[in-house]
Amino acid sequence: MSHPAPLFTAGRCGDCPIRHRAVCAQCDDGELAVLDKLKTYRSFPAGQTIAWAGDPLDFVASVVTGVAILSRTLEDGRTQMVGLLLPSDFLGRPGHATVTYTVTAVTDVLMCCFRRQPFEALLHTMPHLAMQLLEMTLDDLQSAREWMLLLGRKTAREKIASLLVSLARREAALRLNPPEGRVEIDLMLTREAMADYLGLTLETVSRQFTGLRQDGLIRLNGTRRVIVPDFARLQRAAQEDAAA
Amino acid sequence: MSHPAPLFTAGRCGDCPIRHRAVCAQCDDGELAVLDKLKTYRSFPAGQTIAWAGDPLDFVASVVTGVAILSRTLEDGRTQMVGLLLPSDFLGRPGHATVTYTVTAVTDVLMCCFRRQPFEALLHTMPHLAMQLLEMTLDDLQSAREWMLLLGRKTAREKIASLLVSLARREAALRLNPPEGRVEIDLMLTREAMADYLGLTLETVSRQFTGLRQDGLIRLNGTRRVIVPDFARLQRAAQEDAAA
DNA sequence: CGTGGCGTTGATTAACCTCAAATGTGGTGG
DNA sequence: CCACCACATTTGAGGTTAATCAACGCCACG
Repeated sequence: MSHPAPLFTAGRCGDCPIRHRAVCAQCDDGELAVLDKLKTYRSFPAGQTIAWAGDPLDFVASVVTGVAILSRTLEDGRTQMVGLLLPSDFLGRPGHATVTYTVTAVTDVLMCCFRRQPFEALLHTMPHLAMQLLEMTLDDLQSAREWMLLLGRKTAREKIASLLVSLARREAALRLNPPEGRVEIDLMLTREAMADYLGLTLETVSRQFTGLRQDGLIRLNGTRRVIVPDFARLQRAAQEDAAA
Repeated sequence: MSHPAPLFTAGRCGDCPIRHRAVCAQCDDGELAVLDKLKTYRSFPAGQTIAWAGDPLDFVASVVTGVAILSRTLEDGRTQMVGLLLPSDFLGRPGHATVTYTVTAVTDVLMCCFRRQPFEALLHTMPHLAMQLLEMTLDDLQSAREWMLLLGRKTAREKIASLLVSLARREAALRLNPPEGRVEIDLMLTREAMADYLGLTLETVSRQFTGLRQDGLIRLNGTRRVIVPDFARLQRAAQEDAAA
């Protein structure tokens, strides 16, 4: 794993790269000033486990930079990723002291943290905060349900195609241009991490990548950079609605 | 399907069977009076589709009695259930005019409905409403993530056992006694509905039921009533933590 | 120049799906 | 009451997909 230092270093909320997408997005200047005083930044190196399933987590946080994964594991080691934390995503459950999944930094991660108890109090006094968290949680729920369709009913090939489509969409969302035509995607995940996300084995993931490559749906630049010549064709391979 | 008339007929919020678990649970008497004036009851017969995926839904609602399912379908007909609505569960997404899944009544269903726009306004003026909805959505998200582990990583046998455990838990939760020892479970679902929930085919569901029966983990009374002689053993077959 | 992490590929197997047929089961109308 | 129908469920045979087990290549790094 590479270890570039986070580009954004602790600063004012006004300068924050996730200011308009994170849990604080709807807050006004006065509310932001309060948050500014309570926040602390924490960084985690790539590969580090931020919290174990079942363990207490005494803070809640927004991801400022980097990528982290949420996963659950059965006793015999089978693991399933249940969520992906990208910049602006929120970690932690107000009102609950423990997390039910393991949180792991995939890249170096910078988080904007609040101690749990004071944050819960703020939720009750700042309606903007609660409403934004509700909105974000509803988004997460919708994503989780789409993922259930993928896990339960899609073939290995469709799963891989869906993952690529979804990554392209999330990346494009930051730039406000929906993906079309030729698209490039940066995989921040290993084959094993993708397997855990998709409910497959890493061998199957690898085979499906070569399958998609042989069929001309993708080209590979190294192992982590994917070039999609025709995004619409990939969408069809993913069995996705053009919308969503 | 049987068509018993709903036992609860339109009445005051104070008499409502889901008063203390639904989205209105945290509301005080004054707030409840407001809701009381805006609410309307609607009932749906067993088997009826309440809303199609992608269609506009002009109301939000709480399930008062009955069971409904949320499902998504691929173009070729493969379908995956993505949620189960039991009494007190909430339907609809404030801020969004359409639903992304199909909603179908499994039994006769009675719903306590609010027109969407006025309800969204209430959300901003009644913090108790928003907080309860947030709490319920976080619960749904957690359930969805547990389901992702099941769909992605569990075997057919473990899936069936997990479903039975989960149904026993939800039933027991209403009576505040955690399931243990001998337990009986009423399946309100057909084999096909279970298959759609678990990401299996109905034949596999049927085979696993006979497998569990032959191994003495369950006994069947008719096709819809399951007797579990030893709940802890079923939990182990489901690869579940005793907790949760 | 080894070593360990990551990725690809091949051979085999096990789990689950598909297709097909038989067996209940409850409700309806004669 | 019984014949009949629609539908849910079970069971069987055979096929497919993806998992498992195993070997090997690549590359960064000490």
